[in-house]
Parts: sequence; structure tokens; C-alpha cells
Amino acid sequence: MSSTEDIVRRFMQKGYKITPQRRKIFELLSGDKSHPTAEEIYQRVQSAMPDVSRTTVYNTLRELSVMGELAGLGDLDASGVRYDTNPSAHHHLFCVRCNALADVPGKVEAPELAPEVRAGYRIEKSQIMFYGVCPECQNEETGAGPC
Amino acid sequence: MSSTEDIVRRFMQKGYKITPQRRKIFELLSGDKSHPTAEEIYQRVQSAMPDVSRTTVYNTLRELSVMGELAGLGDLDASGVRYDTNPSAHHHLFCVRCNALADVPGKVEAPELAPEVRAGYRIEKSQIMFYGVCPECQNEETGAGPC
DNA sequence: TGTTAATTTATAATTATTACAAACAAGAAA
DNA sequence: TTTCTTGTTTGTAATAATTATAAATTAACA
Repeated sequence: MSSTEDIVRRFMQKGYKITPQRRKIFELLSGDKSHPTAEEIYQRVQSAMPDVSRTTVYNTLRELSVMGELAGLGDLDASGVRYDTNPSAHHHLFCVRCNALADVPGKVEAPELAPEVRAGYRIEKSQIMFYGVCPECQNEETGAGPC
Repeated sequence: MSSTEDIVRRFMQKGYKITPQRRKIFELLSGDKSHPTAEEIYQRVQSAMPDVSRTTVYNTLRELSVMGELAGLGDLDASGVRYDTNPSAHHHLFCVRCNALADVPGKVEAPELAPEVRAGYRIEKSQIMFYGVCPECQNEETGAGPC
């Protein structure tokens, strides 16, 4: 996601008002790489500004999504939508043990689909989810005995 | 998914009972390629057996998932989990207009991730979602005038 | 055919998210 | 700076998907 000030600027250009709540949410999200859920974002906002409501968090997330600053990643582990602050096209790594979600940096191309396998679809983009075990969970595996 | 009788056999081997409800759900699912939601499956079961409860549908879907006969595909369009009756590894095509979901037949390999891009993950499998427009929606586009 | 344990059912509980309407505040205008 | 207008926030209620629970039912076996 862009810097807080960039987003503030874009919100103002669109005629949106800059409230302390919105600014705080921008600050918490810009630079975040953890792909938090709405609830996690709400919790973080709470510690900084205890009176912010869930609704405001949801609203702001929706506005940022519409503006293309955020992308929502459909429910992977039934804990809700996870937000990706990196709006450029990229793939993801999902830890099947702890549900961590990481970006695959850089450009990795998905394969082209041959026409006979494309079912007539006109393909516009693609997204690869790599499932596996993150480094932290690999450590625990060796250290913590049998599963 | 396997044939109804194969699944019945596997359920019996596990000591599960074969009820008319379960058998009907197996029948409706085996051979299905539409990636229905739990609610859609419930509706279809209803037309054949009006007294089946949602809970039974959900329970049976969970049992089939645990047994590996079904795979749940996390929420793509906020209408709930969609069930894939094809348990072998394959990729998907998602229509961004009508939310249709289709299998990519055969083996299409996702790219290997270079170590410097893998974030330390041990990768176990991967799944590519191709986003685009299905043939039906392409037809409507040309026929139905401006969007 | 009777027994028993699994299954089904209806209902209530949970969880993520959206809708709503009243209270409030940002930013433009005076 | 004060006022005004309109967008924003908030708390609460509504939705929707799914899970938990406990009583009633029934499949499978003896």
C-alpha cells in the first residue's frame, strides 16, 4: 500500500474527508505485510484509538479496496477475508499449520492455458496459492517432538 | 467424486451408516461439475427429499471432505464455501461476471519457486485460480449492448 | 425382532459482515 | 473564527453461513 500521506492525498482528491480514524487505519496498514483480517485490523486500531467502531474499520477497508489500495483475499481458513496491502499482481504462500500468509515477491508467471483446456474462458489474470509450511513452523516441527 | 456406490462402500468400511439422506446427497454430488455451495446442495436435496435438514447436508459435506472425496474451495464471492467433487489436484477458472467455477482438466504445473522468493516455506502443493469471463458471459457481452 | 449406538432434526448459538439512523465533525464559506 | 453543510462515525440491529446441542429417530447387527 502507498504511504499514509499518499493515501490521504488520494482520499482528499476524491472529496473524502480525512478523519483521525481513517488516518490511523492508513498508518497501521501502510507497510503492513501480515495480511490481517478485518478483526485483526480492528484490534490494532483499538489499541491506538479505543473508541473506533468496527463499522468504521469495515467501511474504510471497503473504500480502500474500491480505490485499489487494498485487495481482499477470499476466506482461506474460515477466519474471514484477509487484506493484502500490496496492490500489484503477485502470488501467495500460505502456511497450512499456522495460517500465515506471505507474498511471493517479484514477477512469477503462471502458465498459459492451452485453448483445449481453457473451457472457452477469456483469462484476465491469475493467482497462485502455494500451500506449505512456513519457516517458524518448520522449526517447531524439529524442536517440539511428534505432532 | 467417486460413484455413489463406491462412496457407500467407503462409508460402510468406516462403520458409518447408510441413510437415505446420505445416499441422496452422494447421488446428487457424484458426477457434479458445478462447484455448488452448501446451500445449493441443500436446495437440490430438498427437491428430491423435502424433509432433509440443512444440518444433515452440512454434516455429510464435512464427512466427505474429511474422507477426501470432496474439497472445499474457500469463499470466492462471499456466497460461502464451494465444493469441488474432483479430489485430484487441478486448477480452476472463475468467471468474474457470473461467478461460474470450472475445472482446468489435466495436469498443468505451477512454476517452481526459486529459493530466494520462497520466504523459507516448504511448499507442499499449489493451486492456480484463473480469473476471467466464461463463454456464456462473453456471448452476453456482444449481444446485450453496453455494460 | 430388539437393541444400541449413530444419525437426523429443529433450534439456538456463533461469527463475519452489512444496514441503518441518530449524533458528530471535517472542511468550505461567510 | 464561526457557521453551515455534508460526509463520517457510532451503536445497534439485521443477515448469512456455519456449528453446537439435545431430543427423537433409525440403520445395522445380534
